[in-house]
Formats: sequence, C-alpha cells, structure tokens
Amino acid sequence: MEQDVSDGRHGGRVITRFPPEPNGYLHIGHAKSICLNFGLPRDLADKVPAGVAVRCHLRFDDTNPIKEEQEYIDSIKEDVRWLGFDWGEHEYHASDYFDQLYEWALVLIRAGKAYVDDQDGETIRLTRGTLTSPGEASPYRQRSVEENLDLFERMRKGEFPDGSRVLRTKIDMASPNLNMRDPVIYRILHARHPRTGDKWCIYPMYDWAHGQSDWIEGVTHSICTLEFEAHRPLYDWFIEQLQAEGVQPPAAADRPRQYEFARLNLSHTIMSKRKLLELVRGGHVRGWDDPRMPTLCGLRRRGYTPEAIRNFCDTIGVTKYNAVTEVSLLEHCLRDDLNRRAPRVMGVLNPLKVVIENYPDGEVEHFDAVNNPEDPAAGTRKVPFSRVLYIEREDFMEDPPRKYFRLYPGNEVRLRYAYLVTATKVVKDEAGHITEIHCRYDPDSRGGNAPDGRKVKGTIHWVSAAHAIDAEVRLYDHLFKCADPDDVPEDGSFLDNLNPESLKVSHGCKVEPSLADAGPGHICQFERLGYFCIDPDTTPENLVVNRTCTLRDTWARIAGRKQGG
RNA sequence: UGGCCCGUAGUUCAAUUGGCAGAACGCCUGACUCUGGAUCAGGAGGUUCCAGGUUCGAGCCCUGGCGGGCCAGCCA
Repeated sequence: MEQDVSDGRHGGRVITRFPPEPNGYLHIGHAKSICLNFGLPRDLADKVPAGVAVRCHLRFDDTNPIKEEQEYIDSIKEDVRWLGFDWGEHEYHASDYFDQLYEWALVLIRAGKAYVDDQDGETIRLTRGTLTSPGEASPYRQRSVEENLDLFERMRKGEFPDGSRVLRTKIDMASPNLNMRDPVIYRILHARHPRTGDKWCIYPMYDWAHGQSDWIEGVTHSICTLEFEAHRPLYDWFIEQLQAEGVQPPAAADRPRQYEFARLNLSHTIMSKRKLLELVRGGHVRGWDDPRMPTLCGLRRRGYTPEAIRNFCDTIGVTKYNAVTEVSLLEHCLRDDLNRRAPRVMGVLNPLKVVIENYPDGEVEHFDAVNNPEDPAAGTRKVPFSRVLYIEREDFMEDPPRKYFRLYPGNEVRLRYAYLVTATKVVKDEAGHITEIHCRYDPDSRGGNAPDGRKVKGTIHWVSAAHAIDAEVRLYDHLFKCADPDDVPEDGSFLDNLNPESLKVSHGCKVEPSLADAGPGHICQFERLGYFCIDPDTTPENLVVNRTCTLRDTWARIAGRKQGG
C-alpha cells in the first residue's frame, strides 16, 4: 500500500499521525497503531530524498471536553515515548484548530452546505431513518444563509443551552451510508476544555475535526481502524467541499487519504476502554497499571519491554481481517526479548530448608555464576554458599514418579554452580509435612563438576539461608479464564469470566543477595522459574517482585498431560 | 431486510499482482545442555468459505451464494 505511494504520490512525502483521544490510558491495541503510524515513516526515512517530509505526528483528538483530561494527555505521551517513538516538534491538538474549523464551518454555511438545526437529539435520531429506509429532512434544512450565520454565531456566543441546536451539513438524507445523512458537525457544550478553557461553548464533532486536522498538518496517510471505513466518504466530502469553495489549508498541502486496518484483538483479555475502566472502578484490578491489565503502563509494570511489544506488533502484521491474536504470541515475543537481556539470578518461591550434613558449620564459599548465557559480556557474579540452604519445594519428592530427575531420597543432583548433593534424610513435623531435607555433598564436585565425569541429570537452584533476601512475589496469570471474555450468555457479564487465580501472592520467598541493589523496574530471570521484575511497591523493608512470565516448561506439560489422562 | 468491508494451516500473516500454496507462533518427535529454559533438527496440520465462469493455467479476475464484521451518538 505505502510502496505505491513512495513512488510518486504526495511528492514522496509520508506524514502519518497517531491520534488518541485523551480520555483513557493507552493499551496494547494502541501499540499496534503507534507502531504502524510511527514505524511506516521511520522505515521509509532512508528511501526518500533529503528534504522530503517523512514523519509521524502525535495529535490529541480533544474535541469532547466532557471526557478528556490532562492526566490522560500526560500518560499518553509517556507511553508513546516509552514504546520508543518520538514525534519531535510535531505535537498537535485538534483544539489548536478550533478557530480554523470554525471559519471553515462558516464557509460551508455561506455555500449553503450547512445549516443550524433546532431539533433536539431525539428528533434528529428519529428522522435519520433506518438502515433500510431513508431519513426525512429537518424542517430547518432550508433556512437562509443569513439566518444560519446569525444562529451559528449566537451558538458560539453561548446564547443557547446545551443540546438546543446543532450545526449540520446538508448532504443526503437518503444516502445508504447513514454518516452522510446530514451529519452534525457542531454541538453546544458549555464545558471547560483542558486547553482552550472557556473560550468555546461549541465543539466540533470527530468527523469535522479529524480530516481537516489531517489536511492542516499535511498528513498524507490517515490510518485508522475499520469502524471508520463508513466515515471515509464523509472525510473526503468535507475536503472536497472546502476545495470547491477555494479553501486551502495554510500549509497548502494536497489532500490526505484515509486507510483502515483491523484493530488488535487479543485472546484472554479485553481492549474496550469502557470495560477496562469498569475493571478499575469495580476494584477487580488495582488500577490502570495493574500488571494484569493490557494497558501499556500495566505491561510496563509487569516487566514487558518496549522491544518485545514492538516485535509483537511487527509479527502480527496489518490487515483488514477482523482477527483475534493468541496471547501466546505476545508471550513468545516477550520471552524472546527477555531471554536475550535478562540477567539470571537464583530465587526460591516456595522454600524448603536443606542442611548439608557434612558441610562445615559457619563456612561460606562464593561461587561464580554466569549472569547471562546469551550474553557473555554480562559477566559473572559471586553467589554465597553455606551449610543451610533453601531449595524449591517442588524440587524434592519423597516418592517421585518415573522420569523425575530432581531431588529424592538417595538421588544425586547438582546445586547449580555449587556442589553435587545426595538426599539422605527427610525431616517432618507431627502433621507429617516435610520441614527439611538433609543431604551430603561431594567435596570434590566444587563448582558443580562431577570429578569422575558421572552424569547428573538434575540441576536445581538454591539460595543460602544466611544470605537470602526475603521477598514478596506476585504471580500473575491471564486476567480472564477463557479466550473470549465477551462470550457470555444473554444476561451474563464479561466479569463472570474473570480468572479468580490471576494473582497469587507468595510471601517469604528467598532470593539471592545480588538483588539487594536492584531498584523498581529491574528485570531478571529467576533460573528455571521465569522472568521477574521489581515492583514499585518495594520498600527498604519489603522487596516486591512481579513474575512477568514463566519459562516454557516441558516438565509441567508432561505432568499436566498425565494428570489430565 | 440497505450500504460498505473481510474469508488462505489451530492462531497471526505471506504468496514476485494470473505461474509448483509458504513462514512464524502453537502442537508433536528427536538431538544437545550445569536452567526439564535457551538452541538445533525433523514431523503432523490445507477442499485457499462454497458453486459456477474466463483462462493453457485461478488463492488472485468475473457472477451468484454462504459465513463474519461495521454503520441508525449532539462519542471518538
């Protein structure tokens, strides 16, 4: 689509825009649009002669002051930057064009192509007709230019209450495209605008503001989602009418074209701003940045990286087919990126005490541990080892099934980077719960190498009890328990599909001391467990860690398969 | 029941614009490994929604169906 354009149209210029309405937080669906709009010109930059404009604007579609807030504007800018995109000087607001839009509305009125309608919203709706029947003309449709000019001026001055009058364009009440049945382009809203304050009490509708904003900015490719397809004839109509009246935008740009693509749908989550808001308001999540939310700030807190999200957006492609992408693809992109960058550490989520019987009490050794096998430049670190350790409770079984090659009585495993140990004794409390394991270590296996070359199947992670840092770990799962949360019976709600186990908090987890210096946002891999990041809730007394995602776990699949029969 | 858009592997997308239907993810098998991770190799998986037509040749063009989406805000 865009290749055709780079060979000729618009003089080679490619100017796109990302046009959020500042009425909520950006989510992964917006990321698709951001990557598309910013990515297109970025990728074309070196294929175009010097001096030819190739860029993406950030434009806030702030035409409805009732729903929009500065808070959202700030968060949107932060999120777009975080994703790795830069709009340079090209930050705009539809509200920047309110004066121009007003002037152009006058042009339409003078040309007899717009009129003030005194009917109320209900009446306008009723007379618009239906999908199969034409609408009826408003009794005010034939007002004189002078009367329209006068009324519109008085609308602007604030002489009329909200909802009493609107400015409509005169197109075709019988059009099969409902958007062409004399759409409203101005409504009266006595509301304070975050940017223009009380200057206006009439505000342009989306259709009137969007295309003309594109035109003013010299946008060449106005890329939006599928539901605006039916608006394209209107988009074109406005510009054609203005051109017919001899209007040119200040920049004298040729007219922009609108293109549509399918918005992102992700399984196991929802993307609707309204429903997201419902989750927040209803206390089903802790806020917009809850790590289970598909919002960009939620994903960021969860430990997602901009690279992972961008790669995901590249992978899913762009079509007009209304598709549902599996979350597993997003998670694959996440792991792919984290695998390359996340430093490895050892952490024990569900600690089980291990005493090395034949290891001297009070002695401490430090072993070299590789920070990232995928990145030699990441170097190594020292990990302390002593007589009393913690291992993962799941890494010991008193009575193991076949093909279980972790610790069990009599079996030898490797404590990663440290020693080979063999379980000798199981200690239990009165209730029969295992409270600790005793092992013997092979002093000749220092560093984890079998002196005689004997094969040791299992390698498990551990943390020295005396040196461990306590941590609270938050384990996340999909927010919804089924692929399509909106798939509910007639009287049901998407809330019925919330996954009750989407958050599990583990207290008393033990992590290696190297994590002491890491601050909020720090990402790492707990070996064999998954990727984790430090949550902003962390205090000097309480380390809080989010599990970003698990590692791919073949054993869990095998075990699950057996259980499931 | 009007108009517009879309139908290719379980999923997301390709197919040099009419020339042997492919990739990635997922799934399965194997190799390797001091992460049961990663990596590597292999495998299964298709009536290209259906039916006609044009053509030497159709996923692609034409006609008609079927299925899905969007549109009746003074939201965007």
